[in-house]
Amino acid sequence: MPKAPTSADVAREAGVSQSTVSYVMSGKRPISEKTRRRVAEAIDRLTYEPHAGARALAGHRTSTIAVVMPLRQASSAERLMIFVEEFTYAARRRDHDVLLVTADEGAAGLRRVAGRSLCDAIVVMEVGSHDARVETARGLAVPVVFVGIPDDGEGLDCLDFDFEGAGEVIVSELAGLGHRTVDVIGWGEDVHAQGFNYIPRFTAGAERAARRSDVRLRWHRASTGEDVRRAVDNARAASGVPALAVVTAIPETLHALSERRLRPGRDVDVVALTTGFVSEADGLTNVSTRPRDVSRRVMERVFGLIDGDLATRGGADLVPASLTRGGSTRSRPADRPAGPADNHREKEAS
Amino acid sequence: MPKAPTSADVAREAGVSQSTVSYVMSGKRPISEKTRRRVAEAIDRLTYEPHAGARALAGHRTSTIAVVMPLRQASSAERLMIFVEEFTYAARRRDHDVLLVTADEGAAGLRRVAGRSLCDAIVVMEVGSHDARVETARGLAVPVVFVGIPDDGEGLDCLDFDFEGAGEVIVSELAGLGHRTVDVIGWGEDVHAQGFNYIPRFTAGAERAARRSDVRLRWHRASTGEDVRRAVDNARAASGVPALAVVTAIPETLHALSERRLRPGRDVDVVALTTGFVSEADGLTNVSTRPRDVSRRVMERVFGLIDGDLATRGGADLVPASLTRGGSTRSRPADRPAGPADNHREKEAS
DNA sequence: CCCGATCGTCGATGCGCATCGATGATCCGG
DNA sequence: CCGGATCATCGATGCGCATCGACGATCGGG
Repeated sequence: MPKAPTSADVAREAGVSQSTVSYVMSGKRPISEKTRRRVAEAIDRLTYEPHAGARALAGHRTSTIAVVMPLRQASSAERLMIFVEEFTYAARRRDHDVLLVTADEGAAGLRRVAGRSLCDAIVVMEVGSHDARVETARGLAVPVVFVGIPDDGEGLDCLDFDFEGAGEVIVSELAGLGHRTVDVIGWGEDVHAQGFNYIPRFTAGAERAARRSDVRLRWHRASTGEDVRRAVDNARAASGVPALAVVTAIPETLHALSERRLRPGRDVDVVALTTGFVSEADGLTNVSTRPRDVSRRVMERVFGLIDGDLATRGGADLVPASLTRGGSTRSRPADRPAGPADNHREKEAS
Repeated sequence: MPKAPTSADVAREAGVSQSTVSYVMSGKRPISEKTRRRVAEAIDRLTYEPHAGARALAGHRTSTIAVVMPLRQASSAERLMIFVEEFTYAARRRDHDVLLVTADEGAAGLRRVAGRSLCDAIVVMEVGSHDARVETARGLAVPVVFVGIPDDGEGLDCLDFDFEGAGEVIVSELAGLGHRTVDVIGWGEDVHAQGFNYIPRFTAGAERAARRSDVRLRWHRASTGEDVRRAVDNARAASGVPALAVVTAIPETLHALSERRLRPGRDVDVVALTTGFVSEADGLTNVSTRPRDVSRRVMERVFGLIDGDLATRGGADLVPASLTRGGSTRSRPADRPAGPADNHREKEAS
């Protein structure tokens, strides 16, 4: 195992001083073309890579973004993977890396990675409505971006999909189809127990739309396939075509409907809240939570803060909810009395 | 934003020298109980955390494990999350962190994180049968553990679930139920295209068992629900009770069977290769790929290498495949002519 | 009661890099 | 043809920590 070359080795190889090598790499001082080339060649020849620790020590930046993730109790593994993926790629585009931190380190985890100078910024996913990490973040030396809108997040950098708008759009759509009762297949008790902030936000939006449209909502908390089946049976008990707002367990719900010979878009109206994977492909009428858009904007915010763009700092930011019509709802009586399925038209949240 | 305290600050606060603080933290030299307490209190009072970069620079260790993950084309997001979860917890238990690296950086990614001294070890997931990273790993200054068994991995640290054994066990089980033809719902073309090493290994095991038991295998590469349906129809075309080895798309397969009113364990025998999530709960007869066991052993290996346990180094290591009988296969004629369902008995791979 | 052996602590040094001030070289306008 | 400005480069310094050698204090055996 040969010792890794240092910038001093490169300097010797190129016949310049170590500081010149440093300036070639950072571009923070003008360097003649000739010197630049010589240094670049030396770097190649030695396959030099700068020592990250030394860089962090001398340069006061780590080129690392810490991401705090709820690994044990993910509401959706696929959704989480999309976030991780987008975060990592965005980081790499700026020559940064991603450090993984588990949510169960809690506030102490934030203090640790910040205190040890392990990162230049922290992203906290799945923040709760009342979250100890919010307060901790205020006192940290590195910027923190929250995915989610905590109740006491005044002045913090928060960013999320507009779950409240999604609740409104979904219920409004079903109301517009003439339904007076909507059954919501909602997050299970286990997810509720986590206190995720998006649940009350979605609920508030849905309830507001329900009041406005004089619709009754029936909430079902579904964790297992059994829960889903029960909820579906419950929805079917009422007379007429049932209306389902499916917020979780989409495959299970479709399965339950299929078992009962209920065809979405004919015998039942289904609008889903999707993570951007499953159901758009299946042509469901749905509102996507747009994980890619959210994560992209999170990283824009992160690098804005790192770069010190003061314009970037503070406040909550929402990615708007929009509905995509698919085959799981009947044509809207008002819109087009007897037209073909009008896929993929979008309707923004109010 | 107050400047972060350094070990020198702690030393001053405690009335000792900086080096004493360092020895208190590392325990590498005897320290009197009195001094230790004074220093510990000073650390608390200042909420001191050591600077990771400085530590890496002076101590030649980073307390970081790099994990290379195939984010874009995960065969299963859930399976991947389990690995990430186990890796992270194992790392934290040893006061290490996890750095995420995307697989599409390829061999260059390994060189980067090793060259920059970003980590003490690298874990590479989903290694291919012929993988450029294998050769690269040999020249690296940090140990690399591969999850998967590449063809040219001689002497490298490889570790994986025994997919070959799984292929054998699954086919043998179905053969033992009297089947002469087995339909395999296998990984889709997209997964094949990645060249993952586990596919040929599983295939080899299945084929060997098929030859031994004089069974004919029909392979179906299923990416979409449509592919699955076609495969199921194909399996049904033959006379008698069909036999299905389901290696991917388990929910889709179950759905397709349900649509066709084929009840697993009665009208069709189903044995699944599961990722440890879905199907055990559903009581399928299955072989689990044991992601938790695999990742645990990976991290044992990683820290063995970091600690310099020479006993740990080199060679491939397989987590054995075992079958768990569930309700998706009929009782075995030879075993018990007319007994109750014999759940949860295990059968090891040969 | 003295001497060698721990034991506990300190000061000095260097890890590899970024950055600052300084210096020599080159340029241009008057 | 000279002086100030610009350009390219160098040397020195310090970031915060781990580690090594040194040294005073304390202890036990003779």
